[in-house]
Amino acid sequence: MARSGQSTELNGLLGYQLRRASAMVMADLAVRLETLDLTPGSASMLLVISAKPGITQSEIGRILSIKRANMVPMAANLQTRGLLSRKRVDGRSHGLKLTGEGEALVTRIRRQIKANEKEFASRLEAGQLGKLLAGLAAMWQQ
Amino acid sequence: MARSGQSTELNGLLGYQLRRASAMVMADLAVRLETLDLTPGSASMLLVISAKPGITQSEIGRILSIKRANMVPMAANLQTRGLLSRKRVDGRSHGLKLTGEGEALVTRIRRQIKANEKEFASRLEAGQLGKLLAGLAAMWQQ
DNA sequence: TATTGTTATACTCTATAACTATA
DNA sequence: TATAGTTATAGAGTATAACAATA
Repeated sequence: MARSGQSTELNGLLGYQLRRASAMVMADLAVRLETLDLTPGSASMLLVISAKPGITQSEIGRILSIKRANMVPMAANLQTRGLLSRKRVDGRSHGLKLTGEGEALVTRIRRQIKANEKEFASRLEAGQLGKLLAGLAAMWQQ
Repeated sequence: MARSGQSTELNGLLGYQLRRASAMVMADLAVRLETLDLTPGSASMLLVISAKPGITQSEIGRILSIKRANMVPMAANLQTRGLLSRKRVDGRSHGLKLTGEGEALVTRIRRQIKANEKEFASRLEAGQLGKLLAGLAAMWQQ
């Protein structure tokens, strides 16, 4: 088990703390999503389609910062499993929508994410989660 | 450039925010450390040896959560470059120390890390960095 | 000329299994 | 029996380059 690292200057560094916290939280989330045969990436893709039905895979890639070349096997996998459907919107792009099964899976995804949040938010003092989320958002957005 | 992602439930999620913020900060840090021919991993290794001279590579791996098999090429690379020296402490393990050149490089690493911190801490409201660091530490330690 | 989807490919990180030599 | 260092290897995730079809 990863010991706390005791005293090193690393513990005062933003990049180090971000990396360790992210790795820990994402590892827990990955285990939970594995039970649904999903990765954090494919789960986030389903959430985006659920919020924006008809979106193209290139657009999803731009939102999630996933290269469109890497969206291809992800989308193909989810479609093969009957979780999403494609409909041509013009000659080169498809609008993606969740199937009923896809929407049902999104419900289960949300449950796993909530369990993940509960696990780690409980390690913070009351009312600190919102401030943490705001700080993190400021860090990478704009 | 990664757009902010507008309105998706993702923006309210701890795991998502951690992942995006960590990726952004680490990408910037990686670019800065590239100028020193280092990765965030090898740079953190040098910082640990600087703080704990005589430490073994397995022990560094435990502190940083890097598998000892993956420490091997990293340590070999740094030694080849004359940044660290090994001294047998018993028949199976070596104590690692930085050379003069290694210590000099650590000074430059700290400068790059400070520039990285400045870049991203400036996006927070005054006095929020400490709270953010404390929250992140609570997230993965213990 | 730019964009979508696609293929192929490479590179980095990380993980596991196995071996040796020591303890 | 457990540990340090090592080798080899496999799997993610991510990156680039190129192409066809379409806008």
